Amino acid sequence: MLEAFFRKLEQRDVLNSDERAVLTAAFDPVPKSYPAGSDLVTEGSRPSSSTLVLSGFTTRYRLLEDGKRQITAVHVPGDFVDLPSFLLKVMDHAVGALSPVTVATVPHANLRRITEGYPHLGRMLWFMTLLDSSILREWVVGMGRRTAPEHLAHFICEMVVRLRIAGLADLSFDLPLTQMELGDALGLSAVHINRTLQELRSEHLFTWEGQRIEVLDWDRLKSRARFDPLYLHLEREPR
Amino acid sequence: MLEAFFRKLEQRDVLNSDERAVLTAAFDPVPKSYPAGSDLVTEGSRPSSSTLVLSGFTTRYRLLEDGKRQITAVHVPGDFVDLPSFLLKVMDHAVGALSPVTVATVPHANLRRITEGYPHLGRMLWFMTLLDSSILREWVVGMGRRTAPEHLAHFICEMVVRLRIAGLADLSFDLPLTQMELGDALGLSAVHINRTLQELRSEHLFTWEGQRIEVLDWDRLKSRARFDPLYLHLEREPR
DNA sequence: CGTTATGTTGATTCAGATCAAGAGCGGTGG
DNA sequence: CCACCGCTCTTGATCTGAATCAACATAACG
Repeated sequence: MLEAFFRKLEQRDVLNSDERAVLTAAFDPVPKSYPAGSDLVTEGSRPSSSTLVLSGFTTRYRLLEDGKRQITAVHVPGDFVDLPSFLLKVMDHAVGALSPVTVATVPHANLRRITEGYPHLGRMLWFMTLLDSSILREWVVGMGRRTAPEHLAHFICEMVVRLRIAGLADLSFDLPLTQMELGDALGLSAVHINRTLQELRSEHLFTWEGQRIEVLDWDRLKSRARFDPLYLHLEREPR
Repeated sequence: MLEAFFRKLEQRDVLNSDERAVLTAAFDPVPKSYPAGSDLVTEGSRPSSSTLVLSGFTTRYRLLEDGKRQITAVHVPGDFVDLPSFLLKVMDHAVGALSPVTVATVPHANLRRITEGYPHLGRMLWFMTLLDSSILREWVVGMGRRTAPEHLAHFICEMVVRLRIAGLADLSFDLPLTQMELGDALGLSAVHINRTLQELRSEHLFTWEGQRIEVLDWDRLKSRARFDPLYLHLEREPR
């Protein structure tokens, strides 16, 4: 059930079997499911447990008064969607399902017990939230200082690497994002996403049909995006 | 020495005198100073201690190959500049001094001991990093979906609140950022910052002379920015 | 005091938004 | 089973916010 999560942890640090057992036991035994488009967590709520994605894709987003939306994260299997709520108490953004998803929940009380009895695990959970902010920083760089094609190419590079860690992609993978959602993530209009996508496709960097992406030339895609995976902190995998 | 830091913590949670003592003891006894413009931490380095701002302003930034710069955070007294390096190991960005600064350092080994012996303190440190990412999320929203004047006004609102917590501002305060640096923070050009600043000044929302800002109409500034401080998680202070 | 950073202004260009309309398609209910 | 409705994708035309380029003023500074 937690394979993708363990893969993600083990990409960065050693996890002994005791710790695996403690983590596994901390989760509620029965997974939950949500349909595409539904909200797992709403802005302003005060969750009493945190949620880990087992399958499917979710997104953090904020809605502005004028109806505009900004997506601040896309989560894949193995990612926590709302670990911050363990300490931040009130959700300052919502989390929605981009596809049908199944998730596992951990009561905050159990997380607290982990930080008290298993400091190393506590640090690993802390690490997961730091990784999220590292990714967020890279998004800021993309929004502020990269052109639309670079930014979009960068996003795809990131998804390739993250999905590879989750064991879900090599150079071909499903990405259940509409062009509108992609625009909301990259801070661009859907129309411009459409044209930028065409530009990159015409450079034969990847194909994107339906929800399926196939990377045709990983090296050229990386250099088009000026992608440097340092910020993903894959310590145990040589760059 | 650590007043601003304690104020920041106590804005969100209770800290007993034991914990205060433990924290104080964890820091190296003698503060360091850096001149404006110098780097406290460089990209690619592996710090063995983390740094807390005592006085002055610092910034996280990334330099791109083409010379563009993106600032991803501005830190004020009481903020950690590189707490993530405790767990992320390799710095994926640099930290520079925006003004002359004094800082206190904590060896990572001491932080580790805190997470092992004082889980509540460990969670408070974790909390600090979550607050950083919450702020970062708001920056993403600003860059993606707010207009330049809104974004800039929002930034000023944020600084007012954060400096107030640090005990350094009411509605008048120093902000040692050049227009170029502001541009690098908001993802705009210096020229456009200049014009946007003039626009907001002409609305009599604030004055900005030299490095001194004075907010003239806090309510109108907030509504101009559509500023909602929820993301700053001032749990113990009623909104 | 020259010298270098910073702020200001104007002219021009350009990336990306907005507006509008049609095409494909997938689901739903009569 | 098919007509219809609502998304999503696509395309073209136009507009605009912000970048860029260039010059100069002013302030800070060794």
